Amino acid sequence: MGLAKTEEFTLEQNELAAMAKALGHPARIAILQFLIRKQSCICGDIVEELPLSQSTVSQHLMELKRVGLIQGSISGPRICYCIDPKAWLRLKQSLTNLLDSFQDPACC
Amino acid sequence: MGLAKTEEFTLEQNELAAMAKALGHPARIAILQFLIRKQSCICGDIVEELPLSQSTVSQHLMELKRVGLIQGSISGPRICYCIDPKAWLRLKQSLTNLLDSFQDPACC
DNA sequence: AACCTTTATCGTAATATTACGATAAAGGAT
DNA sequence: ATCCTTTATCGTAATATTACGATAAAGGTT
Repeated sequence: MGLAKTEEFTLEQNELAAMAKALGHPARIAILQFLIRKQSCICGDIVEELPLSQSTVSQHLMELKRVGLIQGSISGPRICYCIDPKAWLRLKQSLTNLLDSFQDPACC
Repeated sequence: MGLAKTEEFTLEQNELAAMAKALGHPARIAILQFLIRKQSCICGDIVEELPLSQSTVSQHLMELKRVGLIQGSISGPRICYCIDPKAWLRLKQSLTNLLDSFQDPACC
């Protein structure tokens, strides 16, 4: 098979997993960190910053955009990317919710 | 190609990405939530809980173990799994570090 | 219109992930 | 010793991801 059985899990589990999956590549972590540092920037700036080709960076950007973590606005021939504040907050909340629900008990 | 260029990124970026990737599947989110709820439990309990075959659950457990998020201890013929508190804390810190570094500025 | 810049998309190849059944391995129980 | 239970691993098939170069598309500039 190879197709994740998403329909068997809750919406929350799927959403969190999708976001986490989007964070699951060092290039995308680097892109997000760069966007945070720069507030917003042109796609080309990211391509310059990363050790990857333009097409690969574009794919990573699409991946981040697909789950809603970033948004791009057209500005002439270039596209300005930035983090979507609402999606970022939602990610933060559901991650915090998961991470804080574990309270360091003795292990088995 | 198809092989992630991990060597081009920092250790921190790679570590966080690896952890996030491990969270990037609803079944693994469900496993972690179950482990948190139960504190610790037998592999078989997880298999019962999830809508996946025993072998698939075992693979997901191996994935979580590979990045260190959970640990298993042998107890007779069964294996008791639980969350690794230290790894959990590290994950929490590096995620919080990333998530908190973004301060809702105006987008482009 | 012809050109340049910028970014997305296509095509392709390599690798990784996901899932399952079947089998092996490890350890108790009879 | 022979079983039964429990979990890992193997084998396999389908799908997804990653990366790149090449090309297309979109929008300025001359």
